[in-house]
Amino acid sequence: MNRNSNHNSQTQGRKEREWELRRQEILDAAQKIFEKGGYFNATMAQIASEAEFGVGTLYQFFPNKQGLFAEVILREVESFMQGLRDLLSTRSLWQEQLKLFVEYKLTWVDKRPEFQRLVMEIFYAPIHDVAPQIIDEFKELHMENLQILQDIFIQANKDGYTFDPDLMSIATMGTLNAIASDWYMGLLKKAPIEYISGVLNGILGGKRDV
Amino acid sequence: MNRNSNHNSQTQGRKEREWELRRQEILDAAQKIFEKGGYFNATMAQIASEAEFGVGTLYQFFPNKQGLFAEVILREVESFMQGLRDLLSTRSLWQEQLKLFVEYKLTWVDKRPEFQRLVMEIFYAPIHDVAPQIIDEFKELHMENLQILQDIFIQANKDGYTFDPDLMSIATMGTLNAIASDWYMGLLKKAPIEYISGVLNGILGGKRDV
Amino acid sequence: MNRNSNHNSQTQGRKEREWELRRQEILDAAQKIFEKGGYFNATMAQIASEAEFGVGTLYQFFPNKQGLFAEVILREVESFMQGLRDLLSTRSLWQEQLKLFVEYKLTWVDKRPEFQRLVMEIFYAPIHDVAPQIIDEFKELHMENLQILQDIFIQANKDGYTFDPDLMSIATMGTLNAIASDWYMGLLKKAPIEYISGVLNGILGGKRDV
Amino acid sequence: MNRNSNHNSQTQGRKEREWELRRQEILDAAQKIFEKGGYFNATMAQIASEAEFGVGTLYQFFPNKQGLFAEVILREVESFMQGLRDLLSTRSLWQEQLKLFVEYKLTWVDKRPEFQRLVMEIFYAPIHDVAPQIIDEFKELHMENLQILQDIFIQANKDGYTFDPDLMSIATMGTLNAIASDWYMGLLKKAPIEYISGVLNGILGGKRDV
DNA sequence: TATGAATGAGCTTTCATTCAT
DNA sequence: AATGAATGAAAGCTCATTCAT
Repeated sequence: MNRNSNHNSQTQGRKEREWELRRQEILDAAQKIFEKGGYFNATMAQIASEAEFGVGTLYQFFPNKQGLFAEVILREVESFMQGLRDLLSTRSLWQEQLKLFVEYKLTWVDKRPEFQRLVMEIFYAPIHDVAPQIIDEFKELHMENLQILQDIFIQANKDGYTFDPDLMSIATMGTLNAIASDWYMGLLKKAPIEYISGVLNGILGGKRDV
Repeated sequence: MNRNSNHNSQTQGRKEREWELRRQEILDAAQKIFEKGGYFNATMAQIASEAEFGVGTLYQFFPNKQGLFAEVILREVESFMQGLRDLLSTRSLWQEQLKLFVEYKLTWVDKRPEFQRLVMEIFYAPIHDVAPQIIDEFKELHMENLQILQDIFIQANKDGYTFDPDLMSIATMGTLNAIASDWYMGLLKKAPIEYISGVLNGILGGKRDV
Repeated sequence: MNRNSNHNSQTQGRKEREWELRRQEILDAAQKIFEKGGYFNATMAQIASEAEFGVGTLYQFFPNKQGLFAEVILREVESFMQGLRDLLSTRSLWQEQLKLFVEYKLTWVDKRPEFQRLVMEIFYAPIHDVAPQIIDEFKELHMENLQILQDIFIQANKDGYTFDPDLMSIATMGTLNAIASDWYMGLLKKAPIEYISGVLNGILGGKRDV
Repeated sequence: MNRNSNHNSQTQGRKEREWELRRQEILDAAQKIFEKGGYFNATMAQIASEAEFGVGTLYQFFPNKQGLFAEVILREVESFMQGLRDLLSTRSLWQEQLKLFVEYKLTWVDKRPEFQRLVMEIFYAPIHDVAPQIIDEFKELHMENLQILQDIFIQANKDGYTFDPDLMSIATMGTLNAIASDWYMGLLKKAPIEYISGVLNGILGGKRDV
């Protein structure tokens, strides 16, 4: 799950568990600070203070500020993705999967409005230039989202729909992200979750090839 | 209207024209640097060097780094909006307007792939906090986009379509922005302009209420 | 009179007179700005703007900021001294001269409360280090003050007083300057001119050697 | 009372004592640099170099240049005042107190000739504008001086003298400060301490109302 | 002669990172 | 292992001075 935890939790000793605990405390603190003002306005001292550790301690767990930021982002994105994977694996009908996908994403946006901002920060240069592995990993996860949607639309076409899976996956993600952005900007008339049925209708309404 | 529109050389002296020229040179240089590494990684020294001016000169034309950034963003966004307004005013049928809108946006994305990143940078906290007038002005322009699309979908409904104009304006913008983002990230299979007909079909296909 | 004016005003042409006029305008403007915030907070641009000249023009009349400041100070101090000399030359009795001295100084303080501050600024380092000629000239004028007072007290001793001229000249100047400082600081209960008789009484009262 | 008086090493840990030590080292270095060229010519880099610390370290102990300057001034002034208070509290006769006051001030001037300049710098505009608490605190201490002298002269009047306490306090301070200034400027024939008896004679000589 | 646009050295201040304890 | 004092490079911005017009 976590890239730095031992895979076999049976063999973890107290030491390892405490270490992982402190690591997560730091990540929690860092996420809070990063969400407040973005990467550049966060300082290691603020994060250390929030985490109730010394500044030096942060560097025992993470190589530098960028590495800490990367872990925060990826932990959140992976948490989102894992929840999505778990959810979709419970259903096999594409209609149900599409509904769950839209519900899950918009519920997440509702609960974690800063998430969108945090994710958008990835496209910034310093992370671009100096920590390309983050952007790569993020791209992969973004593509996983698109692939899930494409598979759904491919299934739909087997039921007589005529979606362009490539375009529709982009359009669906784009629509959901636009709802998130506009919500974050305060431009939305309704809460994100109230758009669920509208989005589904918009996708499915009258699209069947008969 | 447009703050850069005093191009009436009839009433401008040589001084004014040269002043405006230098101002645009600085804005060009700043845009280049800002696009490369984002607001925070850009330094005034880099911009000055790129513009082939001394650092002090930048401060003769702009009050500070933020002000310069704001002008860069707004110049670009307003240029986009003005082109859009001019274009749409030539047609009155909603179908034609929608087609022009999608074409215009995707053509722009094709020509200026950095534009999306530049615009996304606005949502960052520091600019948020310290220069709220930028974010306000940007919001207004974003809402103008949405309003144009809503008007188009309202017209469409008079022709028997059953669009939800609110949702469809968000979805259309979101889809176009997603194409822009994915293009910028290198995740797109085709160039943005190749998605034009797909997007239009996706919106219009089978949506008529009959 | 003015160190930069031709001595023979008969031979001054229009050019010379206009030049001197502009010079004084700049000095007036500079004095106003220097008095407002001191030497370091004044900028050449402010002074130029106040004088309604271009910045470059300032450098046609004065070598640099320090030189301009020096001229401002010395013009004021010399004006003070010249007025004092003229005034004292009208009387020969030491009692009258002492009275005039005290009156003159305190009236000046009343009219030009910033004068004290301006003069104190001389002791600052930049002028100290880089323009020692100013401090020297100022010292000379300060010593002229002390000498005038010493002469008065020497005369007084011939009338039976037992002043220590050296100490009394310092004490008298110090008292008058203290009134000026405290007035400038807003710590004085009465206006400077209301201290005139008190100061004279304090010096003369019961001092006669009988 | 005195902000630097936490010298009770009983209750202080090693950390606290070392912290206070470094703080004083920085203040010493800053005082040296400020005395040399005044507030504006001093740079934080010079002070850091003199203190043998990095520049950043200065900002761990003081909020900014102005704060550092304020502490330097107030440390010195309060040290002067505390010594004065302690000294005067040992005697109750006004004659003795006046003698001690004059001696103390002139001895201080002798030992710390830069002190006067440092104090005069307070009256400068920038410090005036931006750090008004310094000027306020300084005014209070100056007024404490004047009050001490006024009390002395009020006592004297009970013994038959006819001093104007208000004026005499100003005159006495002014005289002592004038000795300090002239000494600093190199205009004095004798060392400050050699003026002690002269000043006392000047004040008391023949002043009794009989 | 008068100008003011252009300059760039130099300032204060911040903060990620290190390392002695 | 945990600390946080110390660091110093690097940033934004100012302004006295110059010089082409």
